[in-house]
Amino acid sequence: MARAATTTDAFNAVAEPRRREIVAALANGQRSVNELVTALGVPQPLVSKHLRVLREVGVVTVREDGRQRLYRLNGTALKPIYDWVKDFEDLWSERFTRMDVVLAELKETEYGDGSDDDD
Amino acid sequence: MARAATTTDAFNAVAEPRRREIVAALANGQRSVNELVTALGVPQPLVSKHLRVLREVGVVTVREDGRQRLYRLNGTALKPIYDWVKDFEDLWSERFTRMDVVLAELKETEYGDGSDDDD
DNA sequence: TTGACGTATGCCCATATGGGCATATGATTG
DNA sequence: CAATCATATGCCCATATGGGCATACGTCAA
Repeated sequence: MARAATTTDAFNAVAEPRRREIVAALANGQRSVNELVTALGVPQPLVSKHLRVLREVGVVTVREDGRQRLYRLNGTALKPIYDWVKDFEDLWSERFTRMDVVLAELKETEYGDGSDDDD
Repeated sequence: MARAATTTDAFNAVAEPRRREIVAALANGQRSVNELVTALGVPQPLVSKHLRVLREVGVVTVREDGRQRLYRLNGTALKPIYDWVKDFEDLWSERFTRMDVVLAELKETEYGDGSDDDD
């Protein structure tokens, strides 16, 4: 097997920096492809391709408007990412600068992994 | 150019489901490679390879302990992901079920994109 | 109808992936 | 020292990527 397709899920789609830029650019409201091209300073075909990926994973939606295509952000599709990473929030929260280590050690012990444990 | 290396940043590293599992498994405290192998039910070499990627992007750290390698989660490395996705939290917040559309439309107008705008 | 505009596709390439497998390396025990 | 355990690497392959480029397609204006 090779690497999972970028269109597999939001995680993969958004791993690409340029696509994150597009998402950010759409945060202020819908934009046409050309507006995105200008905003990102990237060749139009490339923008279209990135938009296709984002579309396929549901991160953006399109609306046809004459010869334009207006892309809009569908934030909901990003929620799985948020939900996943949110669970680790404590790990960088300031209140846990030292406390977390202690707690982690405790949990480990409770968890009962054979390897004995100190730090 | 091809796809960015998985070791480019946390975004890419964590795009792989198996690596997300590893991260989750480490949330309860450090684990040896073998413990992870058992927990994930994946061949050891594969686990080691995934750990390497996570290590290279700083998501995990290792501590040598005899012939074992104890891996520990370094949550801080995940913060960039959290920070990025957090900005879109409003988009799926319940309070914005309809309100967001309205606001988005407004912002768009203020923003002054030429394309005229309705829904 | 013809031409210009706005987007999407197709084709090409170099690249690195995830997984399978065998094996190297290092530490420990007998 | 030899055997065993715990991990890491190496090699192989099929796959799809992001980008460059040309061009097809649909819409609108003369």
